Amino acid sequence: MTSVPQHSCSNCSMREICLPMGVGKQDIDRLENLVQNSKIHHQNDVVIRQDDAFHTLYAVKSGMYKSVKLNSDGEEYVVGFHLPGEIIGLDAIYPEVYTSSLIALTNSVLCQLDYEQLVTLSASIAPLQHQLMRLSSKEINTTQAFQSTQTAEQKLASFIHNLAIRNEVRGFSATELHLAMTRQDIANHLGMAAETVSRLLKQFQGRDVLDIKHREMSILDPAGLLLLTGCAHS
Amino acid sequence: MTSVPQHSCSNCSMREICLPMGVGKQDIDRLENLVQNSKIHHQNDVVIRQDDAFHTLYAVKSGMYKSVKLNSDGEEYVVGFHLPGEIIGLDAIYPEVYTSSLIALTNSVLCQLDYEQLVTLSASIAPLQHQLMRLSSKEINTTQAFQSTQTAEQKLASFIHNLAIRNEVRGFSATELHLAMTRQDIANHLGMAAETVSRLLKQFQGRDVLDIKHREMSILDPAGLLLLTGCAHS
DNA sequence: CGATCAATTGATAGAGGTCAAGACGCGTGG
DNA sequence: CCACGCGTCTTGACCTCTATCAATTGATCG
Repeated sequence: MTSVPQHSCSNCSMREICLPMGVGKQDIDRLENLVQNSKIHHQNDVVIRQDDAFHTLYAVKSGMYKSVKLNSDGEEYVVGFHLPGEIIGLDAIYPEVYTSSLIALTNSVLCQLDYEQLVTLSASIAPLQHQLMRLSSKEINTTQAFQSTQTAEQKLASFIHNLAIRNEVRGFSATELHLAMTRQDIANHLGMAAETVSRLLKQFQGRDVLDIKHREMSILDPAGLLLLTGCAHS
Repeated sequence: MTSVPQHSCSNCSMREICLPMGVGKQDIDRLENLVQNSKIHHQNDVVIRQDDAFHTLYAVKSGMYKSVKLNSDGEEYVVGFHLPGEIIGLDAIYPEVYTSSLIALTNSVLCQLDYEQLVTLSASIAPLQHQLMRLSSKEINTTQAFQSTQTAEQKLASFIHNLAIRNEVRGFSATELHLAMTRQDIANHLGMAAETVSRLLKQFQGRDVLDIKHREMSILDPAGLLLLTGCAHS
């Protein structure tokens, strides 16, 4: 893990979906001053440890991270995966400790923001305050989106579709995905066995919905994939 | 559904867990002015319709509500249940429409807050701003708490335990619960069949963990219930 | 006091978990 | 450049949990 000089929000390709969204030119430098040195991580680096005191929010600049929660039995649960432009740590505000550990899935970069400073600043920059609330709200939605009596097939299809959409929003391909996580991570996240993920992916290939080689996925039939999800997602 | 004169936050028994938490005496009347007429609902009243434009947040004053999401196939999913002091609608900020319908499970009362006014006010009352973020953060936690490979038994035990804790925090009994919702609602919320809920409740009774008559539940062995959850919850 | 909805109980079947073995890919070092 | 070893992924066989279907009982309300 290495610290590098401050990056600027104004030059960041994620500024339109990240915290600066809606913040005017005259205010964006006040936000930039708040962004501390970015940190470069390598695969499997542990960035946040669960139960550590919360002081800073993180924004993904590049790469991919996963959040992992350990329960009292030592079993772990993969809460989710984080793409560029996403804010990490909003769930830690209430308990004042991080509720999960954060691990880099590939070479990645994070921006750091002191939470107290950010809240203080947002009181005088209305668009920043709104964006903070919007991002929190979005987080509530994404976490409550799944659940219900879905089959394993629907869950996995929804997961892939969701990844594709998030990729597209970020200006990446909506059909060519690199899976930085293991099958086991996906399975755990969706609450199923890794074997089931493997079998279903093979099945999706057989129906020409997608093509997978190792960690590289091509979505051949986006409409077919949407059908497999069982319902339209946002 | 009836409108009644404004209720005051300062006299409300939920002020220490609801929005006013931490707000000083001199500021609390500014918050009260923002609270519009409370609304009284009866069982099965539909308060919010999914996809309606979002403008106001709600706070439960008394009773119980459920949030229900309809997907494109017409299947419904019970997102959650709302107790006094809880804020409803935070998930609607980002999409700017309500993402689920809100239905009263019993005779209940709601406070209404205009979201734009609340945000504006919070910019000049730091404790209010903090509480808004805290409540959003809490919501993220509760929605992401479940999931993972839990058995039906663990899920149901966790649900009951969670209800008991929330009851206790509100100054109600931690062992005597009134279930305002149907078994089907519980089952749907937990992603299982109503028959499974029925069978498990009977099983919990057989092990003397709890006692149920109709909708009235007594938790006889809180420690035993916690064991059934499979892990310690907050 | 029937009518209706909620809850229980039993029987059956299937989705998916678990266990076990093997294949594949990748990095390391000889 | 190839061989080895480790971790990931795949594939198969089996079995369990829980959904589903169906029938009955119980509660609530006009």
